[in-house]
Amino acid sequence: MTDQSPEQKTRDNVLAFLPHDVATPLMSRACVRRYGRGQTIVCQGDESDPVFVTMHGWIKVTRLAETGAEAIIACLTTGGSFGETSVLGSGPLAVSAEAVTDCSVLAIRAEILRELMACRSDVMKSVMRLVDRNMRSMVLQIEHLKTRSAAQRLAAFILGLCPIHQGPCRVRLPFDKIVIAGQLGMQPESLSRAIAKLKAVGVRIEGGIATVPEVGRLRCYAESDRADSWRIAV
Amino acid sequence: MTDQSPEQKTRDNVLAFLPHDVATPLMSRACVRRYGRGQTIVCQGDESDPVFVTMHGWIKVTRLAETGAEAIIACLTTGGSFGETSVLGSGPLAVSAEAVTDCSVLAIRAEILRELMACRSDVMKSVMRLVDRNMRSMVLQIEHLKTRSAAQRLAAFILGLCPIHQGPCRVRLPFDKIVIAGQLGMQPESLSRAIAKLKAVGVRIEGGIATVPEVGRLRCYAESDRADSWRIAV
DNA sequence: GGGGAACCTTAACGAAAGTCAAGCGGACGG
DNA sequence: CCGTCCGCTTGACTTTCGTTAAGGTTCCCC
Repeated sequence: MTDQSPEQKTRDNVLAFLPHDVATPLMSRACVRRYGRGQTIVCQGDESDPVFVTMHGWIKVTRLAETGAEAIIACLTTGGSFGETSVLGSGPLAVSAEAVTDCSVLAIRAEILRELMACRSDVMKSVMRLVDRNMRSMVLQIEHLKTRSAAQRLAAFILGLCPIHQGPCRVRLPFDKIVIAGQLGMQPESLSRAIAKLKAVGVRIEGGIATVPEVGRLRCYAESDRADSWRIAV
Repeated sequence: MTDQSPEQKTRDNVLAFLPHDVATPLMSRACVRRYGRGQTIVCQGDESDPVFVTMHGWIKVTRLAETGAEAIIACLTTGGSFGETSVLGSGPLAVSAEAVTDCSVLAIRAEILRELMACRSDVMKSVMRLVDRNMRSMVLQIEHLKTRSAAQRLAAFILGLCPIHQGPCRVRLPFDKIVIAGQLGMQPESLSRAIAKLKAVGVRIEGGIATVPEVGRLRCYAESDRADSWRIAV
């Protein structure tokens, strides 16, 4: 075990989804890219090739609708991947990606992964697990958009940030509220109102920090029947 | 070329995503299952294994929320696939699937696909294309839910049924309006209202048949800014 | 033919969410 | 330091949507 720089460690960490004997040599073939907040990483419609894995910071994956509106598809942080499309199929990217905080990503050329996947079924499995994770999170998101109110979606978002399942908790909101609103499928004004509603279950949000007196109670609110949620709020 | 039963033809068709020399032997190893309307095909939480490809009829892929509500994730017909999760990753199914019309599906055991994928990179690609298609359609759905009104989503749904890009068109709605409402993320009552709104662009829906006098006009409505859409409706 | 059971629509009401406008405060650059 | 931009909140207003209830149609089964 030699000494490792923090970045090296992150890189190891981020490649943990791969078999170890593959991850190590791959590190030297993948390149780290850094982006400042607001910078575009890839652009919808491009014929971009690499698969990206987030090392640190936050990235929003968005889609520009024909209407001109921007829909946030996902927000990713350490370990989150995007651009798997280039390994999966072909054709232009369906989404854009932009840094919402300063961040660094690992870019792995699709060709490299494809080669590895072709001869090593365990690598194939590793990549597929990434894809599977993204699919499941999209399924969950569709479920939320279709069955939960704005305040309930916000509650679920905060729950996702809490490391614990019961008791009190304070978490830092990882990025701007405008981005949170987009991720949750509402306008910033509606997010403000949703925050106000969560006061009824004791949640306070100030200075980018959410204070949850009882995570279980918040979960109960998030999972209650949409029509009944006002009952809990009393 | 020997004579083929209609079902044999469908099976060939449905397996067209695979390299031909693989599809032919695979046919004998995959099994056709038939379901009547309303029957459950797989159930969320099960450790189901096969990958399914729809042969004919329509299937809804749903997710049961903790709230008890059912969210429709996708509606599939000929060529549509689900259950790829079992090849991708592991763990219980994230969704259920149910026949919304009488239908038949091809069930391919995951193990068979995994074996083929491990030794043939072109098969791997074929399966991934299926996955890619499903991911893209989910991205599109999230975009629609986040940026379009209910009536605009209905317009997009009808457009998806139209085989042409301009001119007049009549299409049959493939399943019940309750299911359409679920797929579009609204209540049946809201769907009725959305249908009423589309009368402004000339669309009539009667007896399960949608009549579109001008597809271009409908597309224009679907893609207009959300706040402006009433303008078109006048 | 006579229930029922779905499916669908309409209406009325209220709650939720988008829109528009105003205003506050902090960050940033001059 | 000042002005400006941006992020965020609030309020008023409008529209959309969910909810509830009622009624109508079709279809199936008894």
